Amino acid sequence: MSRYDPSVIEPKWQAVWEESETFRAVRSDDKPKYYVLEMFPYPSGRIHIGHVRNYTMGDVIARYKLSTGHNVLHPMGFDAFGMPAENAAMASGGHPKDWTYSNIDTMVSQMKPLGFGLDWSRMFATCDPEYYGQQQALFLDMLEAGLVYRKNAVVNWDPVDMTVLANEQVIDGKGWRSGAEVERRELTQWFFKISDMSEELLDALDTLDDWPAKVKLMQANWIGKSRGLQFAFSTIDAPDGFDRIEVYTTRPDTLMGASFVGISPDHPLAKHLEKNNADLAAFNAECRKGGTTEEALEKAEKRGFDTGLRVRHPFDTAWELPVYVANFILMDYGTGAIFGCPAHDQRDLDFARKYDLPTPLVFTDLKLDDPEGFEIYTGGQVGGLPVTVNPDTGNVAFVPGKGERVRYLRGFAGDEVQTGDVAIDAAIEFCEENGVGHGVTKFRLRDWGLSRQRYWGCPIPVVHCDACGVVPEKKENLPIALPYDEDGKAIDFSIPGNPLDRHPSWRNCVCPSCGQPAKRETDTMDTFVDSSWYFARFTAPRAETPTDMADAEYWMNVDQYIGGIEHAILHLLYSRFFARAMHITGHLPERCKEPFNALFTQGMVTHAIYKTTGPDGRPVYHYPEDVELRDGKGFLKDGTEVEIIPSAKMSKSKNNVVDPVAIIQQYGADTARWFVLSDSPPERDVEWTASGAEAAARHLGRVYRIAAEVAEANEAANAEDDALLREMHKAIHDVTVGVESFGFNASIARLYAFTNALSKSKAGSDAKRQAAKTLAQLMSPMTPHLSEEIWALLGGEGLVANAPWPKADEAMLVEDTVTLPIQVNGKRRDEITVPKDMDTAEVEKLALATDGVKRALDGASPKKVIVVPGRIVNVVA
RNA sequence: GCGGGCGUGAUGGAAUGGUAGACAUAUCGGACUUAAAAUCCGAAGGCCUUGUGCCGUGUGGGUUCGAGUCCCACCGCCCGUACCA
Repeated sequence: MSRYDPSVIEPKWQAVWEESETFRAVRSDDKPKYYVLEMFPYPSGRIHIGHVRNYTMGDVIARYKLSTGHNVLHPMGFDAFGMPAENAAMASGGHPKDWTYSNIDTMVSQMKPLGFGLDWSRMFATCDPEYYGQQQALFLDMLEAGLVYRKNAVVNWDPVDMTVLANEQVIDGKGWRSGAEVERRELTQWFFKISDMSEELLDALDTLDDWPAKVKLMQANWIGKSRGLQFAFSTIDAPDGFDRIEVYTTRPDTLMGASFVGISPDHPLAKHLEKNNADLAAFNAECRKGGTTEEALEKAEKRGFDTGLRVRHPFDTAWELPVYVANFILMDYGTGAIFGCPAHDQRDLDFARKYDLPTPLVFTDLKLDDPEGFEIYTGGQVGGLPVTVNPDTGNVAFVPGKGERVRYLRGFAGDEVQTGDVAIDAAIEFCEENGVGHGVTKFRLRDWGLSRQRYWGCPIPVVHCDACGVVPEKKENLPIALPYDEDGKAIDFSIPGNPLDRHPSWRNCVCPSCGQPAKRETDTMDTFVDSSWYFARFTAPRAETPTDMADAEYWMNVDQYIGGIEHAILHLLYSRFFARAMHITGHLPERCKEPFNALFTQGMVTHAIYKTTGPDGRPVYHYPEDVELRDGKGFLKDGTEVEIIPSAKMSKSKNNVVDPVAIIQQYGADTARWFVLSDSPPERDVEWTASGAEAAARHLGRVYRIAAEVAEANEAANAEDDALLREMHKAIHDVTVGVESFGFNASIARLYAFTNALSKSKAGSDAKRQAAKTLAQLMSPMTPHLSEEIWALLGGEGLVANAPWPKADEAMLVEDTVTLPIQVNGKRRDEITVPKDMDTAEVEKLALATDGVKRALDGASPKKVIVVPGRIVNVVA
């Protein structure tokens, strides 16, 4: 009997699949189509175990759908532009293009042995000029359709390296290479008008029935629809042109709790005032230091600068409020100005405490029955309102949910006790009636800035002409390709900044409009653009236009999209925007506006990070294989102890990536595939541990051995056959349910149980062969090579990959009797085995007669008996 | 800071509100073997007063005949936070 040897059978079956073009996707009307797509990888250099997990999940779906009679499209490509290629060139010479394509070659050669059922003929990388040229065409169409525009936006600026930094390159507010304190600087940038579609992108979430609720919720919160009041404070003795300060608030019901007005350091008024106020100029400059991330801004210490200006409260002209410049107010949100209500906003309260501002109360907790007598009102009056909050919790603002009922001490309309929601509506109505402002719906979603001041990206195909201004490039001149060298001399990537800017000749071009000499745009596109339409390109990857409508019509939508939860917001939202933009520009049918019918977000494979601090004070990350673990502590070979950061996302820059190639070489692809699917539920993060792969390999060897024995067995049919076949049908049912619901770990657990049943069964050879063939089929999406081998061994017809998926016989699934646990007061005391459809009253009688129940009741009579048919009996004593 | 999620034996995890720990890993015992590996069989949440006992799903409350599951609060960890991909 031959031994299970994956190194022989895996290449053999891969060759057969390739030869017979099993996974080639060809349009055909005689079968329903199915498009399954996993988020394509960045070519970081080597595949890691997270890739194996992600693509194996997609492959299980693809192979399952193939065997259920679908015409399957399952493509693969590379998201190939981005910073790591430039960083590699900066660190060790070479060229981003060479680095990227060499990585792609390596990763393809690592992926092919895994036996994925992919249509490799459709492969592309986003850095192929054939791809990004079409992206440039798409950009021009979007520009023409009014979906693209230019405006100023802030970037991280490294004042030493004189370059723009990505957020990732800003560490604790300092440039990663120079160590200089980063500044926020304004630059003219290209933008997609995604905010125009806020309402639609929000509303359409309701149609995405097969998306995880959490992703839809995250997107909804990100888009952030809010209804509020926009109004203006009139200023007192302000400079010309600043007689009003426009403010937007989502809590107009707290307007009577206003304590100060805050404006952004980038607000026009702040910029005007700083001209004649050196202290304010210094304060504003200080505020502009540090990174641009929302997190950095929110966590920064809240600081303000009293401009000395005052404004009048709209409802009490005698009530004056000071105007502060405050570092936590962003020009990008709302109007760049707020009013502070410290009593009911924690951030405002912190600010008010710091600058000794009053905290007027607007409403109180209903739990305070006697507000008049409570000492919280002992702080005096401002604008006719009590001032201090509860001294016991004087530094905690009272911030109830909008749906919570509170007692308004002075609202604008209606009942004194009402919910925030009702009060907000009433406040807006009242303000509108009194001419103080108007209700406005705003979205948090900002336009998508796509400009990047970097080399390794898709060039933005426009030209700057002295005479004509900004002019779109002509489509016949596409692709505008990246220059590989500087007119024969290697591009120097060791200098920070954008090589396109200092290239001797690439920028020079003629104006597409007037024909005079002009300069190319040197900004390249955000790599999110590349990944926002690749799924559509896969339907016709060699088309001379971004898409081919007939192919898009046939293959779109993506029926099942699979990828990491880390993409829940940006990538998926941008793709939804692009699908709409592609419809508007005639590149996708209208029904593709939501391009992903079903989404599955798989968990990440995490691994500890091992960190030490280098001589320059910067972190140094060590590979897992360089670290020895003893008693929960990690040591390098030279004995240095390393800091262990547990369970972090695998990231090349943190050196905590696990390479699956060794596992594949040692145990084979099927073991790796089986292993990454077993145990952990697909949606959950899994901490990688090296042990376990061997056990998976042992199991596959066992399956092969059992199948080989069955193939040679020769025993007559007997009474055991029925039990084995019942097990088989249950396995078919459970494994199918598992595969269809992304319960791959559950399917695998069921396959273990079925294998054990087959192994122990004394059934006849025919029944066993049928069971073993079914086992091979049920395993085939996960372990396709082993399954083909067993299928052939047992005389299966054709390839198991093409064999129709087995169907469970309903009649074989039902048992005649059922064992019911009997509880007394929720604790299990006994059990009874009864016919499955026994009458409830009969079950109750039997349950009460059991020893366990009698003992527990101790002669007392039960108060109540609950019988859940087929499930449980609970006796309430 | 804000938004979202997760938390169950030594370990990965299972469980439409209905017997908590399926299935597996590691461990221990047995068979086979000169021996080991492989293989096969079996044990196994904790506690003690060993009763058909009590306690057990991050912590504390609540709803329910019944809670790992639903609700509230808290703790810890993870993801995202618009220039990492």
